[in-house]
Parts: sequence; C-alpha cells; structure tokens
Amino acid sequence: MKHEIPDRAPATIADDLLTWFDRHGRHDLPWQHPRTPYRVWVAEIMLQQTQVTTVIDYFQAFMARFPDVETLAAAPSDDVMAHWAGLGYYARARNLHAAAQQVVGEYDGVFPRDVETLMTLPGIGRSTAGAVVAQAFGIWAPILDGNAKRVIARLAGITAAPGSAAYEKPLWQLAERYTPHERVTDYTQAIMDLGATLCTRRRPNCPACPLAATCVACIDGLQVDIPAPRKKRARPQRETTMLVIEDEAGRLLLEKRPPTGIWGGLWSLPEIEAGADIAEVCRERFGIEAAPGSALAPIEHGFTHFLLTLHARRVQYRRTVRIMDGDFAWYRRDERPGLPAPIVRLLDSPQLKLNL
DNA sequence: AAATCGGGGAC
DNA sequence: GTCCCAGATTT
Repeated sequence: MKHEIPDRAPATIADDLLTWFDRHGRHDLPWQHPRTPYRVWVAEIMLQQTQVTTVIDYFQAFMARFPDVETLAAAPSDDVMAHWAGLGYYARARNLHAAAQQVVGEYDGVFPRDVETLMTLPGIGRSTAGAVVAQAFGIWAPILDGNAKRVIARLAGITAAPGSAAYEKPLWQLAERYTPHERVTDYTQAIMDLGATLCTRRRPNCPACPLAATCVACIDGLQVDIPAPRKKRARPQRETTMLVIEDEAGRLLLEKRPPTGIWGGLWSLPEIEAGADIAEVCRERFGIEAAPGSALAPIEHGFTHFLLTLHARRVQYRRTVRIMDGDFAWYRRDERPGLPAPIVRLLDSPQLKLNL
C-alpha cells in the first residue's frame, strides 16, 4: 500500500498560515497567558473532544483551585473529579490527577520536554504530547488534533476514511513536513485556529483562507467530501434505575461510581438493577432500613452512543441498622460533590426541589 | 480496526 | 433532532 503525498511547498504553507494567524488567530485564550507547561497541559486535556467555549470556564475554575502541578498532585481525588463534573470523559480527570502525581514524584515537578517521555504519562497521546512540547517549550513537534487533521486532509486531498491507516499515516507524515522550525508555537496554534474558524467541518470559508490557492479540496470542490463523513449508527436504548434517599437530617445518599464505564469515578445516585428488591438493597448495601416510595418522572438523556432513560425512585428512610463500608456517603444539599449533568437536573427539578 | 467514553455548541 | 469537537485507551 503506497500513499501519494503531494509536496505543497511546506515553507510557503507555514509562512502563509503564520501571516494569517498574526491578524486573525486567537491570541488571548486563558492558557496562553501565562503559557506555562502545567497550564498548557491541563488545557490540552480539557480540550480533548471538548470545544474551546466549553473549556474556558472550567479551565479558570480549575486553575483557581489547582494553580500548579504540586497542588493538583496533592489534592483529593474527589476534589479533582468535582472540578471536572459536567465536562465529560471522566477518565481524563483521573489520568490528569495520576499524571500530576507522576510528574511530581518522578520528575520533581518539572514537565518532560520531549514527546516520547510525555507520552508515558496517562492521558497523553502523540498529539497532546506534541502540543505541550510545541506550545509550552517552543520545541519543534507536530500536532494532529481534529482541526489539523481536517486542514491537512483537505490541503492534500486525502479522501480515505477517518480512522483508517490510509488516512492517519499520511496525515502524520504531512503534519511533520508542514511544521516549521521557526515559530512552532504560533504555527501549532495557527493550524488549529484555521480549522476552528475557517476550515470548519461544514461550509468552510475558503475565500478567506490563506491556503486556498494550493488546497486540493478547494481547487477540486471536495470540501464536503473531506473528511469523509462517518457512517451513522443506530443508538441503542438503555434503561436504569436510581434511588433518591434522604435521611432524617435531610441529607442525600450518594454513591461513587466505579472508575470505568459511564460517569466513571463520579459521585451519583445509587444505581440498582431493574426489578431489584429496594428494601433489600438498602439493607445489604447501605445498612439502612428503608421502604420504596414513589417513582419520579423518568429523565431522558442522550449520550453519543446510546439513549438512556433514568428511572428515579424515592425511598423512605427509616433508620440506620448497621454501619457499612462502601463507596457511599450522605451529602447535604449545600455540599454536593460533582454530579453527572442529568442527576443535577433531576435533583434540581421542581418535583424534588420542594422536599429535598 | 473498532469500541468506549459525554457533554454541549452549532446548525 | 443530528453532527462532531485541541483524543486516548482498550479490545
């Protein structure tokens, strides 16, 4: 299998891109001022599969609470997760925390300056490592995030399906070739900015693009074909049941979810199997005597891969029979940990707000 | 190579 | 409603 890589005069591409970036690029993102390795790294992790506008507020709050890698490494896991609640992809937060502890423990709190070493940290792949190296240290390294992929694929006319080797391999090759040795920090920001603002997935603004003259997709009118659209897949429907239990002091029983799977590592309402004996579960799992109460209106939540119907069931707390060991705890209303968005909606819904 | 993991912005 | 985003990790 051979891939034809057109030579698009790399130096010219970088020059044109940088000239455009100086006028039209994004120069005041929070992680650019100050642009420390720690801030760049946290931003890069947050920006995985999450758009800039969503990340900004989370980033500011995260930096206020965890201003440096030592603070993050020493922080309780629940605190880190709470600051991630609502961002999604919670494995990112657990990896971030573990990586911080690794940087402090193994590298004395100083971030490695090379792609290879950075990639040994959990949650850092080739593109994120490249971004940290280029943006935080100004050292040459290619990046290949979603924006760069789209820009380069169109530029070179790569029509292979995203995810295939025929797509990924040439893109990395071209990413290396285009990345200049001068102004590598600005270049990596520039190619992402171009993808985010001009070379968008739908209706790219080719007339305003500094690379249009040598772009295969633009010249051949292939903008809608590159990148090739993904196959759509039917989203299965799933159901789950959760319990709303408050004790005599009005505190809410929450349970920490297992580290993998949906909402991994996040606190949530206790989940039970459909048809389970609620009183028995309460006794065995939580050591409380309780009776099933009314069912609340089901909550619908759409994930990328499936649709979830959440059946919440009120439970009447009587008394604590036995102190149990487990990943659950009673939380007051005003000290809630980070919770999944649909759970927050449920707890703040009018039907519960009255009594909770 | 394909599946998993999630929330929200944009349309 | 649909699509997809500054992807990494597991299978």
